[in-house]
Amino acid sequence: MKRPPKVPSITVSDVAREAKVSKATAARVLGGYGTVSDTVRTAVLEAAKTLDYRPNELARSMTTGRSGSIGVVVGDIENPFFSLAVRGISDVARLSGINVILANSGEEVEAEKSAIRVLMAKQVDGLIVTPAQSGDIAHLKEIACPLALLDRALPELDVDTVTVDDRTAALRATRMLTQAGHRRIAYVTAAVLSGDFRGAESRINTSTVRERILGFLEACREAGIEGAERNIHFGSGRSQSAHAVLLNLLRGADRPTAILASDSVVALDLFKAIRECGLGIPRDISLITFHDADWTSVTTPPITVIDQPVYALGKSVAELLIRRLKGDDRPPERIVLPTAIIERMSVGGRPSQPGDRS
Amino acid sequence: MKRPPKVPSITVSDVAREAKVSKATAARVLGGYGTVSDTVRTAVLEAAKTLDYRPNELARSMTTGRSGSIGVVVGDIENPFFSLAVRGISDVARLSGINVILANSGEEVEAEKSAIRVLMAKQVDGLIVTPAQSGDIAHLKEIACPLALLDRALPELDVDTVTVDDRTAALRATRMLTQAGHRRIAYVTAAVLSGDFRGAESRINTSTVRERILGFLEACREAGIEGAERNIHFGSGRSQSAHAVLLNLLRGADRPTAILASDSVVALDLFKAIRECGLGIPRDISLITFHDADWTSVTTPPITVIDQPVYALGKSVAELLIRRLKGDDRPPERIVLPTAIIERMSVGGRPSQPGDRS
DNA sequence: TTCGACTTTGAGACCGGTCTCACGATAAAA
DNA sequence: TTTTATCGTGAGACCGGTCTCAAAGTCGAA
Repeated sequence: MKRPPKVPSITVSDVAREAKVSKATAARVLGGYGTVSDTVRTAVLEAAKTLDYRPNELARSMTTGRSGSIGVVVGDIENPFFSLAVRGISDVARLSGINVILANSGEEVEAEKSAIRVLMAKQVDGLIVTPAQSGDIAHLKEIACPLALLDRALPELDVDTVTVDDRTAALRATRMLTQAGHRRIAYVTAAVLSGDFRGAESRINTSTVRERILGFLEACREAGIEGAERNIHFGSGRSQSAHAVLLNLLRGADRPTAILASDSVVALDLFKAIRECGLGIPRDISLITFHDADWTSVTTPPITVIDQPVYALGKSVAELLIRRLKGDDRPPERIVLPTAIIERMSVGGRPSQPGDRS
Repeated sequence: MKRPPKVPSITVSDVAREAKVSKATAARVLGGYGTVSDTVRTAVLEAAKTLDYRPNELARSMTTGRSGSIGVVVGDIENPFFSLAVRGISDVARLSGINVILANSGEEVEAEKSAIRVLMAKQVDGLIVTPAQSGDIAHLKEIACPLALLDRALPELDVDTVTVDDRTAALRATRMLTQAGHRRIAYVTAAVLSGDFRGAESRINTSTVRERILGFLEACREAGIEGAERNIHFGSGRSQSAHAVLLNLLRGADRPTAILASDSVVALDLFKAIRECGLGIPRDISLITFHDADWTSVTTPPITVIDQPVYALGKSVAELLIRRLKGDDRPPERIVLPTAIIERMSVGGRPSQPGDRS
């Protein structure tokens, strides 16, 4: 690396010289601290203008220790859920004059770790993270700056957290399906779980995933459905193999008659897969998904969804975090936002099937 | 502002003391420059590990002048077009160890200006911008670091630019509509234009918008359609009033029989408006939109789209910019990526109408 | 007129790194 | 063995701000 061309930028000293005052005084005016007489102030301001002075935030941050930016690590900005949440965050941040450094983890812990390391090195004042995996959270515990969790709580991590009422949402949605007569209901999520499930709720310590599963299972139990655990499908992320798995699920002899999808990306994939299999919604399969993504209302049939207050989710974490940055030292808050089900046309009664023994 | 609690972090000096070498030597090891003997190196590394030393990127940036991050200013992250492009950018950036500071302009010049100012102050090494308005670009000319333009070219700004072949795309799409027999074709865009249009192509100097309109008009001219300029509708952004305008357009006596939408957000809005008016696609109205958003393939009917290589768009600008950061000083490049039309089911023949004089 | 209190200013240390320069030691060349 | 080159290291300046401290100046009250 050769010495950078480094356009010598205008510094406080330059302005000071131009205004014929000391560096300290110029800095006081430019930095907006301390007391300065009006005459000097205008002189400095004048000089700054003619020289086109622009403060170097980096240098400022160095001494103050505050960088004026927060880091946000999300799973996948492409997922409309996250883009909307991020907008909520950045809207709030802008109001406080804070800016947002965005990092994508791609839902991979290693990428998440690395992103956090980089952001910390950049001296972000605070961090908002959507933890990719719940098992591996040592790196989150080590974080030295204020941390807030978005959408996914971690019981072991006592920090500000904003989630939605996942359990109730899943419970209600599943109940809607059981009440329509469905017995073979699948829950499909992009989350990954190492190893087999088999009632290992305890091993899932990402709240979002666990709570939803708990709600799902509770509704199944209510309806007297046994072995519902077997119908929970992990790892349906954005990949071809995941799509193949879905097709497989739909083509099996004992395919589900109703599906609850964990997010709109998975749901869209499911929607396409259902079509590919020549199945009809809700004739052959009923579908409910988390997240009222824009497309869900324009399909035929439109999809019944669990409407999460996504923008508010982002807005709230950002507010919580920023409050914390301002010195608030109340104990961490865990905000749970309510959800609502928007009924559309994708839920029907249980279709009669070859497998039926009526 | 009281003195920040400022957890005294471990610095090179601390490590140096622990390893019993000079600060300069410790810095050489930790910073990975200069020459150090192996014995000393391991000793320093050891010390760094026991002390859990973490470099302060800010301080590093201060002296090197390089911050290792680039700023990205987009119109609206919520628009899937931009989220995808941003992913392209950040994927490339990560490979180079550069991180991305994201800012939303909300398509407003003032917000854009302010975002750029902040990012510059943060000493970003480079900037990728999707200029919100073409009229007001003085702030872009003043940018002191490498700048690259995404999706929208500005003729007056001779910098690296990556766009798509908007004119041909619009031409082909419009031609598809004229060849289906349509004569009243509207072009609906979220872009805003101050004042009236009336053949003022020259006043539009955002390439994307201008080129598309030029393509649109050319196709109309080919088909002998006169006064096509009157069917260009600006300002259909994400707002209620915009939706009302659309409804108005669709309910007018001489409503268009075919529409070309400038992006998927506008198109979705149009799709909903068309439904609200009780009109059918393609029976009453044909629709083509820019951007192959995921939902366009699952509607009934699925929408014919102009498929833009959005991820590649982001990837390319990022590559161009990073190359420039590495010292490349070739003249600015203007890359134009090709588009393709994906024909689906939203284009039909011209419906017979009361207004017809056959 | 003198003194204390307050305001305004300048000098210079400091933040945590990078980097230049000079010096002593060791190795290679004469 | 002496000279020259090379290597490893330490001292300290520097980046562009902030901030402490003390000196100088201003003012009203005693």
